[in-house]
Amino acid sequence: MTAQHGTAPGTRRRSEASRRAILTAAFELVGEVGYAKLSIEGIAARAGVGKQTIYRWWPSKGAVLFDAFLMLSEGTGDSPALPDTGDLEADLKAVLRATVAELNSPRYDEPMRALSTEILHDPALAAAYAERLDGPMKELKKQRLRSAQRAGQLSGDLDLDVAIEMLWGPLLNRWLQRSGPLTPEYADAVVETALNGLRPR
Amino acid sequence: MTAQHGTAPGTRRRSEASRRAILTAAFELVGEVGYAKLSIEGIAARAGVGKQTIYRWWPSKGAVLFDAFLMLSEGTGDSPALPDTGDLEADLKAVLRATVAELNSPRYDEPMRALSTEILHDPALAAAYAERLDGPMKELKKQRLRSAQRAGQLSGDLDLDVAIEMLWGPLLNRWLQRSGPLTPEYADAVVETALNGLRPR
DNA sequence: CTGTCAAGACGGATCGTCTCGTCTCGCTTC
DNA sequence: GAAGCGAGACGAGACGATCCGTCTTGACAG
Repeated sequence: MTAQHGTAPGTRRRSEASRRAILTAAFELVGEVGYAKLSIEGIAARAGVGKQTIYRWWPSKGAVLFDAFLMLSEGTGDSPALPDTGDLEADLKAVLRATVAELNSPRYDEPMRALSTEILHDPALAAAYAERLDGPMKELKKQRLRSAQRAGQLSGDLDLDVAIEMLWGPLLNRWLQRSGPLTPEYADAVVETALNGLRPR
Repeated sequence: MTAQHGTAPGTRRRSEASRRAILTAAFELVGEVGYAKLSIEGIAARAGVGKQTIYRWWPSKGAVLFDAFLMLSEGTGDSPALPDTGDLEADLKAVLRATVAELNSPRYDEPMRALSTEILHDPALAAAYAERLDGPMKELKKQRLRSAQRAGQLSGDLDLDVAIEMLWGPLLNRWLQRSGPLTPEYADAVVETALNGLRPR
């Protein structure tokens, strides 16, 4: 699992209980003490586990955090598709507002900031993130945009990757840098501006 | 200086030589050993300075890094305004391509990632960044966009903050997450897509 | 004489490695 | 299929190293 981490030795005898305890402990701890004070020793203690059990299965603190998110996202069963009511603007606003709500949620704020930090400094982890966590979600977004494209609501020669990053990039950035209030109204403004473009119509 | 850091005690006797040595050492060191291995002890040793001299004037590693950037940006004399040839699309492409080049530059990559990390976890530092480093640059961008607005090249009721984040957000995000190649062509695509909007015209 | 400086000692925290003795699993043997 | 065996993961924690942030020293400058 975890792309390249977490399954090195003979996996047969691995304790699933310890694995889960470590991942939950990591997620909870980072939310409580913050990224700076998150230590492997702390995770091991909280999980009731020897340090070696962590070092045996994960190459870095970031990899543990990553797997913790992976476990969570598998728990919530990966919503099969984005809403498609035919009203692209309304659907996009709903989804971006949900993103805003998640980014603002105290439960996820610190853990996501911690994971972002690790991704920021570890290209291998960034690749794993792109493949396992961001990738599937991005595919859902593309599906919705393709559907809109078929309905003639989006420009036919649109690069969907660019479109997605133009919609979500501003939110992510405002969250990361705290460069302004991250509100549902902001999400709406981004959707409207992106759809209509900066030029007068 | 530095908004709230760096000038606490009686500033009169402060050694400018030590200050500069510390900031240059910090910037160079983080580029060499990476953010994870950047230590105050290392900075002090490289700068030929006592640790206390750092702890006396800066509250955190992030504040040192921030001041290092501040020193650099003051060195390059804050370009007075963005190009304004009348061709908005060309001007924006030129500026975004310059941003791409800077983000891709090996000299700045690690230091900027380190500063981003500190900003990510320190709201006070984020505020200082917004005020002292990002703010002035953002004002220049707004000036250029206002000029275009007057020329009727941009929608009159445009929220310029949203516009700016829609242009730069995708670049920043792709750099942070390494979610794709950060090329001049990508910058061009962002500009074109943002100006025209996602809808067919 | 007061405050900054370079240098570095200090206790505490965490790192990553290692060594224990225990426990669990899967295979063999009867 | 029950009993025994061996490999490997397990919890626990000792270990030297590094870095933290504070504190002390003596030199020096205003």
